[in-house]
Amino acid sequence: MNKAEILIIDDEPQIQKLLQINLESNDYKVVQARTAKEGILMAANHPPDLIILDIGLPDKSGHEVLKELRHWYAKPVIILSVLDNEKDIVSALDTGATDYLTKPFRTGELLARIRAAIRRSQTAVNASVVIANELEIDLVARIVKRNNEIVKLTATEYTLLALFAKNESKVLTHQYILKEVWGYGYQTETQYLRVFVGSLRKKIEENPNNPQHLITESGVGYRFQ
Amino acid sequence: MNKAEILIIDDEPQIQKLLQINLESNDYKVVQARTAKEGILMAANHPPDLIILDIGLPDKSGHEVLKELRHWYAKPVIILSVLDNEKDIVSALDTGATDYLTKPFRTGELLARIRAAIRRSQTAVNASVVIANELEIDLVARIVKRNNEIVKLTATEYTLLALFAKNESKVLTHQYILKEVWGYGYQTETQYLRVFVGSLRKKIEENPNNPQHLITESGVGYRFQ
DNA sequence: CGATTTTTATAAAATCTTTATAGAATCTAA
DNA sequence: TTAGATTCTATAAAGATTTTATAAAAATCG
Repeated sequence: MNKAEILIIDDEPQIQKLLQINLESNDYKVVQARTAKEGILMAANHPPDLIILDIGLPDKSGHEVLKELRHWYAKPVIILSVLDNEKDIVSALDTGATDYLTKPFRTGELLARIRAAIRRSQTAVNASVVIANELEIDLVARIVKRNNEIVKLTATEYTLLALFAKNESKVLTHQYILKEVWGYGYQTETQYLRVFVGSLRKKIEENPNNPQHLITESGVGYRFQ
Repeated sequence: MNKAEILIIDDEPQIQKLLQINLESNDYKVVQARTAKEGILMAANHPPDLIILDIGLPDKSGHEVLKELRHWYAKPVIILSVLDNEKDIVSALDTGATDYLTKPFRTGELLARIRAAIRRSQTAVNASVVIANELEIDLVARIVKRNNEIVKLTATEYTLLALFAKNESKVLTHQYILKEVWGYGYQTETQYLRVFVGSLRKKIEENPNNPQHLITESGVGYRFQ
């Protein structure tokens, strides 16, 4: 599993530094924004696993940012604020905040609340999704998307692609693939494989003549990347 | 939708009274327990939608209660405590607490945190109403509407559609569907499935020859979207 | 009995296997 | 190293097989 990515939207340099150090030493990947505008843009371009949002931003109130984010961003948003004001807290939670902490906060508590939020958001949906650029293979839902569009695969095509996805960037031999997908006794039917790799490429590669994902390893097998 | 039910496990009479009045006036159904033992029993007999748990109980620490609950209880548990102690907070959150508030707490904030917790736990899995464009499936009332008109379904048709709705956009295999709807020993009766998917399509699809919701995954099963 | 479910039959659609062939990559020997 | 031989790979398309959809008859349930 990759590092969880956290976006911090806060304009105070001390807070940014403090959070960065603590989060990175707890094995999170940290991305930072100093204004509302910048934060929304970064979240949209590359959605993080959690957002820490300060209420007091220079260009726009955190409440507005939260409201905007919630139109499309479903993962946790934890609010930080100097205001220990019930009205603010209630309003933030009702707009969809996952949690609300007042500054100064205790680092250990913040980390625990981050863990809790991420844990909840993960057990909910994403069990095992393999992502390779524009490709997305959901092994639980049994669905493959390319540029967010569902790619229609036949049963054999899917079994084959799933095998590749589970063995990303490893070379799989013809024999091994045939055994896994078609079963014992098919290990010499290399032609099946060629036909199906061909039709997979037509469906998942931008340019099937110059494949970027399903690579031929001549004389050996294929590799998925 | 029915009233959400909240179980309060707390031995202080004032707190019990305060919470009861506030929660009931906000349209929650309130159930109360005064000891850890009683609380666990009540939660097991009739699982509530949310539990408010005091850390300082007479017979057992709230931490232990939480740990026990989490073996089988997945819905929100909000911790109340007189201790404003980082170690306690972190430990509770890491054991699976949804939130942690210190006494004295602000009633409005508690109510907002309860709303947030219930909202999250519902959107996650147990959504009782599934909506897909012109279709609306109310899993509690067992009612299906299409363009706001009630669709009359037979018992088997409904069970099948409900199973699909609970697993939106996942591919369900023939075997799995047959097991869930007809039970063990029917896993080879694929033809039943074809007949019932056919009649469901006639009732819920605009054009049953070109289904938009109940998609065939040839050789594997069906998918609802 | 009337509604629903199960079974049977059959046509249509989708998928898989096989064959044929051209091109690419690799190997061999001078 | 390079020309030619050989093996390996890609692709289309025909044929075979499996899977699916649908209607309708038979059986079952309340």
